[in-house]
Amino acid sequence: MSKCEQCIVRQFSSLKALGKEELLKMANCKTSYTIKKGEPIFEEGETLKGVFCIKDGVGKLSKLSSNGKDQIVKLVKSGELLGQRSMISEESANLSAIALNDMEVCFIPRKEILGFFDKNNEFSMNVMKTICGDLKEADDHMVSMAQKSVKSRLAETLIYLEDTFGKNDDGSLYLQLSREEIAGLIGTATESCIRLLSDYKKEGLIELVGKKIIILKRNELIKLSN
Amino acid sequence: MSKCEQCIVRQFSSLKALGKEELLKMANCKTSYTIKKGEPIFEEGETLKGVFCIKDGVGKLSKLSSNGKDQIVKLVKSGELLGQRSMISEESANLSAIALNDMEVCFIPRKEILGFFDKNNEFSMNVMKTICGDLKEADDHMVSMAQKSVKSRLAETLIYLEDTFGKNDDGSLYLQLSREEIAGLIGTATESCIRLLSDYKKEGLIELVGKKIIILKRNELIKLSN
DNA sequence: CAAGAAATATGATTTTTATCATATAAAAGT
DNA sequence: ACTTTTATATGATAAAAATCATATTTCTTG
Repeated sequence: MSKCEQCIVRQFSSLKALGKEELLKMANCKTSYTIKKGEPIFEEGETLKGVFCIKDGVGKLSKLSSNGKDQIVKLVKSGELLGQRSMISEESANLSAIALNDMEVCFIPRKEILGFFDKNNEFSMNVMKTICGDLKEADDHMVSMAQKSVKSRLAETLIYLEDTFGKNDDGSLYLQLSREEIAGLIGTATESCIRLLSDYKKEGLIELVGKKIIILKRNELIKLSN
Repeated sequence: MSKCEQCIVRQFSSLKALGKEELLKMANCKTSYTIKKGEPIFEEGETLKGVFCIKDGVGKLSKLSSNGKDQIVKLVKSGELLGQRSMISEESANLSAIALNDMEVCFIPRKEILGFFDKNNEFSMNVMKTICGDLKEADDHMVSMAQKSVKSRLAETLIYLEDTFGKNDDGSLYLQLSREEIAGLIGTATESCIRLLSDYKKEGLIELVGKKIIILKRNELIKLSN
């Protein structure tokens, strides 16, 4: 069992507010998991008995729409906590969490977290701030979905992927998503997504090398995202 | 100055967790406002110095999209607190709040609320739960926007308006919104909204009497909303 | 009450996006 | 290495939705 105290990702999450004692206590009750690409951490409707802290890897939070398509609501990476909302609301998960590459996550039981809530004010304020940030993002995302064209949303998403997950040495987006996943992120049909990527390629804004996407004219894309 | 202790709407919000003393303290520092239909309570980008408790009336939280259209993110009614997110995140408001009919609101300074956060655990849990509820709603709304047709979203919205704000004696939706506002709620062009309402009327699902909307075949609308 | 303004309604047209079909390329299994 | 499967790509077409134009109705206000 590894020590939470020495875990780097802790610094990036609400958990940074925890003291030595609390971390020791948490290390004693946490469980570590490895989740393979494509596997779920939890699924929509499931009752969560705690939260998951992402140690490594990237995951998607998605929701199955009544039309049978999967809409990606949010991408999550190391340092983030999953399942906070369900835990606080005392409801089952409203989203599925699925690994986009191999992930390492720690499960922390509900009880433990609720204990921190009671005793550590800074921690609960951190959690609140995170959820408020999520809410703001969700609202912004919603307005995008409702008001922008698919083409704008694609540009917006490409910029977001570069800003959030960075790029490889060759300049390509670090996070490699399938066209279907990109489509799920912007809320469009896979074919439309592929077509618009082709358009951007023809216009010289991006380069496509297999699954890799390289942003060539960032500023132009930013302009298009409005 | 009226007493918060006797205010009915308090029972419906996070504020129900406050004790007698806290309520007395709050009554002493709150300010009551009357806001006329169409007037803003606060606007996007504004720095809020506290939260607003809605005593009476209905308001819309909206965001101006880069295409110049106003997207309504949420409707709010008595009992709800506005500006919680901004206060917790310590950021300016990301939405505008505008009265849809004459409203009465009480302003409670930031300091006061933060004090309750520190001392009253039940209160902060309540606030957290509310924000978690908002987040879930926002996610659901986002998926609707991304995946459903305008026609489905209109059906969904009509049902939502009936369920949330009720109906008058003649069966018409209690909350009278302009066609433009309904369009802003479902994220479409005003003309499209009007056209689809006409379609629903022709199909005998609703009745339009001036600005009034009467839902005739609720179950059919619910089916269409999927 | 009349005139102007604003909201609602509807038609015509264009643009956007989804869907269906099929081809090609890449990945995976045997 | 070859076959099968899956992902990507592109064309053709249909459907959905936006836009522009123009009535018509309702609401305001002098």
